[in-house]
Amino acid sequence: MAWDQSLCRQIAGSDFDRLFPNGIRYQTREAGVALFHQGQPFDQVLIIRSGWVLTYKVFQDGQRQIIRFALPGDLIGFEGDDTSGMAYTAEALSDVTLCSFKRSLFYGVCSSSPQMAMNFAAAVTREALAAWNHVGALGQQSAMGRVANLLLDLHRRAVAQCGADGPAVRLPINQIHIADATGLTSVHVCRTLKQMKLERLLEFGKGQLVLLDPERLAEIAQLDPEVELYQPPLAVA
Amino acid sequence: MAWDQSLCRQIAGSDFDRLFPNGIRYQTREAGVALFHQGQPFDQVLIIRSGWVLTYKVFQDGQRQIIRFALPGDLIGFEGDDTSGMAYTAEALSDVTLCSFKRSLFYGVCSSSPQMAMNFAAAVTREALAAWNHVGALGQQSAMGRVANLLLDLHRRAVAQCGADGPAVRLPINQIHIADATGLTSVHVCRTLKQMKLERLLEFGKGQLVLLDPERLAEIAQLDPEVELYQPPLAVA
DNA sequence: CGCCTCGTTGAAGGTGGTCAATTCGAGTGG
DNA sequence: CCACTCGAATTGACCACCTTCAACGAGGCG
Repeated sequence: MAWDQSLCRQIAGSDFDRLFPNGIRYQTREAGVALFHQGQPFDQVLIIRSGWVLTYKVFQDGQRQIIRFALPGDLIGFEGDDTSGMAYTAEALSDVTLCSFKRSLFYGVCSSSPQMAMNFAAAVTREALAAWNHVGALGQQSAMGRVANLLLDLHRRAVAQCGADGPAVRLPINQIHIADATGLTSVHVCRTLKQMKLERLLEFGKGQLVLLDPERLAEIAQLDPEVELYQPPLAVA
Repeated sequence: MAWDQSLCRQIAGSDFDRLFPNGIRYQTREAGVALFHQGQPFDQVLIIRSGWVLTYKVFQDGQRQIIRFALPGDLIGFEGDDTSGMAYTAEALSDVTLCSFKRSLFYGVCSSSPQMAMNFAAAVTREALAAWNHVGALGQQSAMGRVANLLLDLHRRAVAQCGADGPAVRLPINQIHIADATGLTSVHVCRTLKQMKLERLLEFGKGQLVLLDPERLAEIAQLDPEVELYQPPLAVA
């Protein structure tokens, strides 16, 4: 199942041209470009087809909190209402290609296609689950636990996307991203990573992550073996 | 729009008896009873009709993180898959009445009724939004900011539910709940509340919350005036 | 080369945690 | 009515994790 033109054609059938009068537009954005800004209205829903997107909240004191690293198959901007401001900023972390819908159109299509609507609900459910895990890590875990949580999650998702090319995985992030996602300072992230490297848990540098001891990392992250954390996103054909 | 029997009848029309062969069951649970447990499978979706429900994760070290205070109209347990364990525990915070569906049934109904599906998606979207705000507060804010965030949110939702009977609002929670939700210790929550009372920001005791200076509280919570935070839950008739 | 961002390290300070003792209030039973 | 109990609230002393501030090194790029 995929969030792409062929799926939409399949679902919509002969109604496709009525439902998508302008077809489905694909866009590309360069790394570092903002897709929309916190506090400003935005009337589209974005589906990531390739690349990584970052969402974060900015606070008055200039601090930012990274909410989510979004990968292909993930939905962005589904929660607005076209008039009030978005709750966060979204920014391309790498070069990305996106599939964009006017939100009203997207909702309309979902309302007339239960299959689309359930696809949508499933995507939002994944977001909620991920956010709850994030809340748990930020609320109850030490610096090392938070970093372990984040890197295990990113590793899992990156491997699911690209497959593992050996033990090393490429992540387009630096220590500052880790700091802003875990609620730590980059200084302390540096010290924590150094400690984790000393304990032969992982290596991280130059956008490369190697998990040396995934089992102990999972312990440190206090992952619950009973709970299946990972819900794969819909494939993007 | 309501998540109740009359809505379901309305949506399902003459298919109601086919879609809900057992009708829709209402249940009541006493305060303190667990609705389901972290790590154990659970095959139902619950809609709260009255009362408060608490969801939280428990970690190996015994700490717990409160994920969500759920009020009437909120959905619980929508994210499982019937076989793997739930990601958190849900517990009645007060006496509650619930509307319960088998998850497979609920999904089936949504899949055959776009209106139900969009209702569902909207409910999950509210959960995700709330979780993102929670992430922001836990990641970037001081103890006072976290407490202000939580209490402003609970105040808003409680008033929306019950209306304000004067400046005081009844919340069925104590300082330990605040601590577990904000990632602080109850000792420090006590100190923080004392400080906030000294600064004439609010009063909290015996399940009563009074906001003395909502504007300054909103500043402390670093709420973004551009962003409309609150999305009302669906009414429960 | 010069500039910039990111990473690294050290020293000092503060926010919040830990531990412990006391008080308070509600409930319970004598 | 009064002890007794138990959980929650409160307070103090001490401590640790993480922050802040500052400096410096490494690498990329004009």
